[in-house]
Amino acid sequence: MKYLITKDKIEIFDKSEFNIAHILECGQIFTYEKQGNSYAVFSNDKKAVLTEDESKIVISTKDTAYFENFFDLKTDYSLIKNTLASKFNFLIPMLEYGSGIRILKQDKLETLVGFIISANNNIKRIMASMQFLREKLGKKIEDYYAFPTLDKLTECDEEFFVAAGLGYRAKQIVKALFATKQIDLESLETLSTSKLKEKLLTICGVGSKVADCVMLFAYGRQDVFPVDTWIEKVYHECFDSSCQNRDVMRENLVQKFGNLAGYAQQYMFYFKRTSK
DNA sequence: CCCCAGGTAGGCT
DNA sequence: AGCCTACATGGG
Repeated sequence: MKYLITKDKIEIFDKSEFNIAHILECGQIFTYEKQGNSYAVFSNDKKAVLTEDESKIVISTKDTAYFENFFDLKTDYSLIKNTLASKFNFLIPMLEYGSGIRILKQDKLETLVGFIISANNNIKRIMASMQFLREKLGKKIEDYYAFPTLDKLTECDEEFFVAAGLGYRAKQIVKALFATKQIDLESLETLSTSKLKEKLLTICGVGSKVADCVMLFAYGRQDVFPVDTWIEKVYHECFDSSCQNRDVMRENLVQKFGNLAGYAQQYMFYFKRTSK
């Protein structure tokens, strides 16, 4: 993909490889705002504004190197899509529907918190809770708030998280944050996928699906396949209408898609959740 | 009133 | 090990 980095912006000239709305609205990130024709994206303490015209996408930010990695600009998505399309014909309409999706490389703590909140919840409410945490606990930077630090988050009690709209997850998040302090999320980067998952599963509020999402969206592991209520619907339509066990579904899907599982999952999820 | 939303923890066999 | 169910909250 052709792009150009200057001091305060990244310009992307291949619009078929980068669709702003698809990337942000495909359910992988809960910390962005649509502002008219542009989108503001927040990651940890950083911000980028995305706009487009006839010929290019522009990512405006002070942290160009960070967002080059964040938006996974060095990965060739046309190659991934071609490989998936040739092996799995049934994916072709979904690959076209979600054209320009890229899997983001997000902040680990922010992703963990977001997906613990996501359990049995809907995306609109998850985004509102994440925004609440930023505004109440985050450092103010120019016209936005950073995501709160782990130290700041662990100062809060259950009651605070209920006010943030977490409902019954408030109790879990207090435990999870305390556990996260002992673990150090950054230090897990070098673990194998299975060891990493094992570690993440020890955190309260983190089950198999949340662990898979954190690994896919924050640790850059593509050999995982998060199975949620939407993927379950696709599975019933495309593979086995009688299977009710998500562990079985996940194992079959990882087996089937291998190291492209994470990409396949995201196209399937986005298609099922938003089309028609 | 019901069911659903990017499920999980805890209790039961 | 596997099944069952309660769980806060807001929207359809």
